Amino acid sequence: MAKRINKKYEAILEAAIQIFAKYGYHRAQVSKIAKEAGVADGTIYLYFENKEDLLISIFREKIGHFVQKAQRNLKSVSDAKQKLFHIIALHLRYLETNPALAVVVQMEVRQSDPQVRKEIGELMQAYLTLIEHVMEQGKLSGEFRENLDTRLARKMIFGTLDDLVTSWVLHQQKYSLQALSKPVYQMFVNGITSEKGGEA
Amino acid sequence: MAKRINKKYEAILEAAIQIFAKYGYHRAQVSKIAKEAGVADGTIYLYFENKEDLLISIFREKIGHFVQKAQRNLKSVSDAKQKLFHIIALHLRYLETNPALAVVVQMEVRQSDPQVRKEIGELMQAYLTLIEHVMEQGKLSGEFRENLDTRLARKMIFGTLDDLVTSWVLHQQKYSLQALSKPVYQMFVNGITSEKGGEA
DNA sequence: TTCGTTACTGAATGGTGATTCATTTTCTAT
DNA sequence: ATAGAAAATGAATCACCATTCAGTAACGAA
Repeated sequence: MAKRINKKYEAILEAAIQIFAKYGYHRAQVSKIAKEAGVADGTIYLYFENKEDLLISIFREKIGHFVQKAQRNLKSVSDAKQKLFHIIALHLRYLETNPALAVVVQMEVRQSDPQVRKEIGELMQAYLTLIEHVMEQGKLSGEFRENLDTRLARKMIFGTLDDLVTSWVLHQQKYSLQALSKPVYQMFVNGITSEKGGEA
Repeated sequence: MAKRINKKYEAILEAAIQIFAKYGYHRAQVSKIAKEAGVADGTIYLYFENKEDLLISIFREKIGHFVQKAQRNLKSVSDAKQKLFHIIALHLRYLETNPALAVVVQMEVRQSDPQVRKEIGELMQAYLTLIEHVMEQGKLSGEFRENLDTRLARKMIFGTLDDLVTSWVLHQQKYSLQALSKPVYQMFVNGITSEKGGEA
């Protein structure tokens, strides 16, 4: 219950990521997580309310960490296009570097029950807002179209990154994810058309 | 076991869609599905192997149906851009018209069990291929950039639609999904930039 | 009507695994 | 050292629910 931030807490959380990634949330027994973490089954309940709390905590810790990192990183960049490129690159790099986390994030969120999904959605919000802000900045600076629907653009960007990572996970991480940053960025910026004008 | 296509089979499948949508796969008891379908628990096992088979069957029947519909629809259109627009519109319309199916498709695809995932992935493949073919056609006809990575473009399109539908589902279907077809299409075609040139 | 076949029923079974808690170990302060 | 508190243990519990199957009903051919 008491969420003491200490070695054991960390160990259990890391073990949970590994085991959730390997077996999926529903097939991951708490006893397996305990074994992986090198603690007794009951110990987990000293640090987490229940199995669900374990999943939510992964998001709280890791997404929180990532968003902070991204915010810090973007401070050193001024124009919106560069910021967009950084977001794409960071997103892909972070998950490529943490494959087990990627599996959990991509695969396990959606099959949890509505309450858990809601909580995770709220944790995600900070990141989505970050992307939207960049879109807005780009509109104001004239880098992006002034009639751009920023929310739609954000969904497009997030949806694309999400699908890229899911594919990569399902293909057992056989290719470089980060390498896609540039082409993806270009596609957002320029669209798929050859010339200039796509009609309505 | 014997998959007789008849009234009861259909009733159980429809009930499963409703119950999976309402509770999520793991919280949906087989007995609830039976009740919703107006049959005894055991009857389900005369038509489906097990609970998993129920989920896979939903995909087999419904995705199969959708892809056929899309293929038929696209025959009447010649240029790639128009085809792309049709795919977007059909995708959004189909799921908006079948909200419970949308919930199941969006939320339960990423089943943790590898076997189920594999089977669903294969069923999805026909659709993904369809999108990629349109991209290729567009490249050949000169409508799309000749250096376009068609697989990447496909992932972008599918990822975006996927995220749009998921948002819509999580927001309890409060707004029109189909209405997004046009702006989404425009964004793919033209990108988000105001002018012409996004640099590298 | 009768008999055989096919379809259906739903209570009982059995495996599973999250969670609890009485007990033991480790830690801390005096 | 030692007592008392805090942390950790892990075997036992027990709720849960997919699946089975012995029994019943419906059907249809003769």
